[in-house]
Amino acid sequence: MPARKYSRQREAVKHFLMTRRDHPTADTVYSCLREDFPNISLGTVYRNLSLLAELGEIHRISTGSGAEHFDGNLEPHQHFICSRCHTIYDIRVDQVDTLMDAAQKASPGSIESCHLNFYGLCDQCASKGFNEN
Amino acid sequence: MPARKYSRQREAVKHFLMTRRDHPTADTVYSCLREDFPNISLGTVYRNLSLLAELGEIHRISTGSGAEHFDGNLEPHQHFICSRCHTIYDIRVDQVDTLMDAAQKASPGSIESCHLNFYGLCDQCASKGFNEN
DNA sequence: ATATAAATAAGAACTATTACTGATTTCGAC
DNA sequence: GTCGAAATCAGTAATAGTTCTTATTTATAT
Repeated sequence: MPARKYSRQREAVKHFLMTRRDHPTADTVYSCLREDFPNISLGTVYRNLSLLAELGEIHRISTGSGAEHFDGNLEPHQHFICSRCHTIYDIRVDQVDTLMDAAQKASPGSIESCHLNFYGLCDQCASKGFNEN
Repeated sequence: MPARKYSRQREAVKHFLMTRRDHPTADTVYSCLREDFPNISLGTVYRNLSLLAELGEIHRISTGSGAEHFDGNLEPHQHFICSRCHTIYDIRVDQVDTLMDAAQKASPGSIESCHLNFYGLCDQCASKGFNEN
């Protein structure tokens, strides 16, 4: 892997994600950073998001609909994703370590990490009278 | 929701997924079905995959890299995804019901389902001497 | 057998992401 | 400080995956 060099753009991407409690997409990161870096390019944002995710300095969240989301919160936590409005909420369940130990026994490889997403209707959507589907 | 009409293409998509133990992408489904349906269209495959997934007759697997995968196996199970070769393996951990109960308490909505993906190096890739990254 | 609503094939359009190119920045050695 | 190599950048072109549109076909009710 190539030697890593400081870049203020990468720093900004990371800093931006760490100050957010929502879970922005690459495009949101791009639009917001443009205010401080009027000519940062979308490619730069994507490259650094992938890089940071590989280094484990941020997390990538695949919701199963549309674009990827990113998360600068490294505290162990999980996500609840509303099937109607697609908002991502943080939730915390405690048994994940035990879970990974159990999974390791049944696994065809060495487990390094685990992504745990819960799906359902969020209270907001439920109160608007939406049903599942 | 619209009244549903029988279609042999949809039947074929579903049947195909039920006979596979791997986790094909839309494109794989398309290529394979073309042997029996020389002019089925890719749009039809996508539409029916989404439809079947919404109806809960198949599952959609988001790996976080590239295309979505689909799974006709409705038995409760989880997935191990190799970070190097991206192969998806089935694994089975038992505590998932307890997990969902626990998550429900911390959740901003009603949890209907949960996707649990484990990531790491599969044995094949590990034996080829690859390290993480 | 006919009507009609739903599903299809084919391909254009669109969105999210990656790859390429030549210019700029970082950073260690002098 | 300045030189040079390597990393990074902005800008843009290209690609992958998916959805949409239109004319046509098919399934089902009458």
